[in-house]
Amino acid sequence: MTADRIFEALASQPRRKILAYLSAQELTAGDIASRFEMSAPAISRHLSVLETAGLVHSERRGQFVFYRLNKDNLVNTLTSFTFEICPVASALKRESRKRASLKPST
Amino acid sequence: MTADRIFEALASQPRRKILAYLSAQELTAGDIASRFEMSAPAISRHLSVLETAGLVHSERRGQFVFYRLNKDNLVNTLTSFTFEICPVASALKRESRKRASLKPST
DNA sequence: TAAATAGTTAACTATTGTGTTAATTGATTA
DNA sequence: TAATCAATTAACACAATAGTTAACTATTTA
Repeated sequence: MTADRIFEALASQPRRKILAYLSAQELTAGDIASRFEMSAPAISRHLSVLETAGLVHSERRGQFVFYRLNKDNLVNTLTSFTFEICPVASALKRESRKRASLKPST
Repeated sequence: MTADRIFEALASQPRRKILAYLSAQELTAGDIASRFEMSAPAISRHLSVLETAGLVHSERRGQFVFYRLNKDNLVNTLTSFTFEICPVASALKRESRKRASLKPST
């Protein structure tokens, strides 16, 4: 199950902070590392945890490796978990779907 | 920071499963333990992690301890994190607020 | 091609998390 | 009040995290 890896990835403050940084713009591994007290290798491993979880994507451009956020994966996992846990929200969602099917694009 | 404890609590499959069980109804510690392969003490500790994070509430009634979900805390944390990470959603939220202030109850 | 820069991987250490069984606390009942 | 049932706490073992420094790979540039 991939939700497993995602929640695991989110269980670390530095990793959540990395995601927040990446929410604004793509950044190189070095850019990210410079925002923390930690060593570069430590950041590199955090990035690899995030990438394995499918939360970020990396791309090498010349000397640099750019990281960017994979919003869909994160948002989907968190909202679907929220709905699973919170039947009220789930009921609202069903209600919303029903309305949509009765009266398209409103 | 309490989001810390919440994400930490969510980083465990058994604990997420417990939350899912509790989303349907309140349960005693024993009810919950019986749904897992694990020993009762192990479940008891998972429950205490969830309670410390503010995700569940426990109440002793006679011989039993009943657990129930604290939905607000969970939903608030997850959605606010989602908005933090996903500026698009955040922009939508702002937009939505603006509309609401211009044209109440629509 | 040698040196420098960016980043990751390797090897290691310390700490934390998660499970076990045994002992303990609290409440009920024979 | 002794026995039983529900649940937690204690003590321990083992695996996994998360950090460190050192070594390595890839790319650029003098």
